[in-house]
Amino acid sequence: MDFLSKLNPQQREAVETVDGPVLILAGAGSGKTRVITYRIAYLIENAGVPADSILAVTFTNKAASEMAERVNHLVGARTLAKPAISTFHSFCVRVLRRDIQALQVNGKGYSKDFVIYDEADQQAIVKAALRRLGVDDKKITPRSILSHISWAKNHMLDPEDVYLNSNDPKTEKVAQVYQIYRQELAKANALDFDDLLLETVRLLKLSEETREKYQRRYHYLLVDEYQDTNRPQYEVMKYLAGKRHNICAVGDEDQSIYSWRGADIRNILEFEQDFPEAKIIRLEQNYRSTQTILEGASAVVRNNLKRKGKNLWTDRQGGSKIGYYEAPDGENEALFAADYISKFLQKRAEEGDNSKAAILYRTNSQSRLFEEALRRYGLQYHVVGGFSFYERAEIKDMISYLKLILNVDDSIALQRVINTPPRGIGKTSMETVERIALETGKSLYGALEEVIERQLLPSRACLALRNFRELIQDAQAMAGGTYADRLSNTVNSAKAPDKNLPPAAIEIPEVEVGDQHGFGFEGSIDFSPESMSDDATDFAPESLEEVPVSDEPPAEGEERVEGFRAPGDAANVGEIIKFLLDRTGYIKQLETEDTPEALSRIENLKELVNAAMDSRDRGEGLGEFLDHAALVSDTDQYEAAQQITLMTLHSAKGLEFPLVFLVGLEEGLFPHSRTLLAPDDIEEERRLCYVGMTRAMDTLNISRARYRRRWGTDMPEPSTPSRFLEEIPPQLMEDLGSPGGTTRRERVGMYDRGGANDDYTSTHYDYENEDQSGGRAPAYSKPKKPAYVGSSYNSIDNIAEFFASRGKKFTRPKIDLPEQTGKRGFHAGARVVHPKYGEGTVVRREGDGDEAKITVQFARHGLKKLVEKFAQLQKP
DNA sequence: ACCTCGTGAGGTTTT
DNA sequence: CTCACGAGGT
Repeated sequence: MDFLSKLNPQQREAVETVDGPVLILAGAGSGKTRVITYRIAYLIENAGVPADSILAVTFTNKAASEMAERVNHLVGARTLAKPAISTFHSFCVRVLRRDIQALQVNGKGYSKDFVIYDEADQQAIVKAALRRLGVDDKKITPRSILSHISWAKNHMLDPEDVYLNSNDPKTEKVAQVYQIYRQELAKANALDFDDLLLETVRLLKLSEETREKYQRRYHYLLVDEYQDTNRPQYEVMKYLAGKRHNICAVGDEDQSIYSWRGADIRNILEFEQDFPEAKIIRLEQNYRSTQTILEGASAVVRNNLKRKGKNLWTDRQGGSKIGYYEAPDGENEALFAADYISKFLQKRAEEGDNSKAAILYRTNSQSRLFEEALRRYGLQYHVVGGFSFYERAEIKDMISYLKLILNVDDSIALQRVINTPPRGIGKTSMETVERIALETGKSLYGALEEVIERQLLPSRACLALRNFRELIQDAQAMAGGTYADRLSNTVNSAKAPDKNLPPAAIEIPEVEVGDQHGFGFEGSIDFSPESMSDDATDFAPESLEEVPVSDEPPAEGEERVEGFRAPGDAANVGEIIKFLLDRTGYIKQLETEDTPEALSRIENLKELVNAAMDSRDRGEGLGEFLDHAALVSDTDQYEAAQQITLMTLHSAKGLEFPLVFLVGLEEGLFPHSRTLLAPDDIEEERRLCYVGMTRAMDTLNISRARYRRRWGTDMPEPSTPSRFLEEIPPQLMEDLGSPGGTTRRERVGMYDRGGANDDYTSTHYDYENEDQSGGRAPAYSKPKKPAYVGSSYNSIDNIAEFFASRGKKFTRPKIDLPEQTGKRGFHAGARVVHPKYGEGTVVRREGDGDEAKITVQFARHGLKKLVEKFAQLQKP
């Protein structure tokens, strides 16, 4: 087979060792992914292994889909069956969706249509539990409880175990909360992320039949990022490996960065114990980085005591030195990176190279400064992580509706949507429902029905509850294809018969392994704005006060009104979402708001419908759509096509970039303050540093801010250089210049002009005023004022370059900068229009730039003080 | 019941 | 600075 020639001897051995356990210790950049994909291809092509008896697990959907793509490329169309390439979590979900009922005892226990609870759901449960126990959540944070619970779970401890082993009141409380937590999840037929793995382990352990089924199915197993697997993941693989032991694990001890999530380094050690015949293969040639970078990274990680050690080498001799920049503050650090990247990419582009760069930081909150700086340079960038699509409120709302439709017992989902948008079910009503739920042991939905039956609330409130139930039942009927029946049968029926309907759309189709696509929205931008709003508003307008089903859809419904289909046809998820958006008045409410914020929410909801349609096209049902939504991760957002990517060091694992900026190397930030006391934690931070450094192919720059502000308005605090900086041999480093003596005033004036906005002409001046009047120049700007320092970043040369380079290739604003021109800069006397308050006259203006506040006399609403940046003021 | 505003507290990393 | 929560007003 020709592709074997592209491998070095060790890689080749790793690919060709087909049978028996193999542990591949793969250093950074040693061609790990190549080995895995080639190995899969080799199994299929050369070893005659049926493709669908291969299971490969990775950590992110992105990695899985990339791997699948590459395998597909190698094996091509020669095989119809596909190997199963999946994340641990999605694999487990598939197993559970199929076989979880095998864990039921006397018909009690989880059923196939369980829902997945994310972190926010978990927190909600814990908060409710704390309230119930009368604990003030000031003393014990839900977060810490959750991590404790997670820890206990991953060590296979029950609430009872925790309670019995507890020595302090806090742990006792944890045990109590854990107990309630588990009950609530069971009641809701919900599993959290840990449960997905743990229940799978339990299933494989307890049900011989199930275990053997999967052992028959998968004969060859591969585990990527093995150093980051936790105990349950390890057990899953061990059970699947069965007696055959055809398991291949690939990992790198130096890149183990998830111990806080339960990753257990023992997995690597015990691999040799559990599989004594294991073959160990080391991949030590690095194909990614220059020697300088590799040496620097190795020097850092060498300070770790707990490691076996290895010798990575590269034949990319030399290379430019590791750049170091010490910025006066965080803003400057960011501007330096932006400036450097701008020039770097420009230079590469002139050489005909479409190069890429990454800014890597320890915490997500660091991204902001870099985003601002890159915007000023008109550079397009992409941020991975932070707020994901599925964490937006409007998306979570719709998802919660869908979860409720699939599983009415999902009380967290119910709580979220029962009054969103407001439909007259307030706090007092819900208190009654919750009380009933507690008394009867039912879920909130069950209690809600009870309240309706027994008329436990004033008739008005009962009606509101009934309308809500109708809504859910109608949507269920749509999903199940029984909506038409409902129309004819249940118009006047108080108790709808179909609350536990087994709708066709909810039935989970055959597990379809191998279809691991990321949840991409990028491919679905062709959703025209009209089509959505038209469809949404095409539904007959229904008041919440009316019995909803009294509005019959037109007979030729499915033609004109998407969402109503022929009787018996189940609606797809997109149609259900549209139905919900309209019927709940969700869209209408946003339209009424008519703020840019609301508009973007509507856009997001359209994207959700798109996603649902894509999902339908993949042949998925409601359950699978929700699984996807629950299991997409931040790192899945990474788009290799982007020129500039910002992300955390954790997210960067597995990626590579010609230029890497490793920023914020300050004690307390990186290494993070939470790790400073425990040596083990520091070692993990060091590995993180190693991971970050080894992402760089050609150029690695490291920076630090001498003063950094912790939050907002506080005075910037001096920082201590990260210990990792001192661990890099000085001869490998080069100072990129530190503008030590520059004052804040100069920098601000200098860069603000980059704002490219005529209204900014006054900015510089105003900042000077501020400095003079306030007299509180930041502590670090000791005015020792050398106007410019040789080749430093703030030198005149660079300023000239900075302006000269503007307007060229990489400085054109490809990104949508907030439209500022013409809207901003209202002065006293100017007439303005506010989206909410209407017309008014500016009375006064304070401050400038982003911080400008203006006072406006509105005709109808009187005097208002507004932050100009956010006020959305327009000229009349 | 719901909205708005003020206060206080708070920041790792994420499947 | 940004979220969550409680007090007040409509």
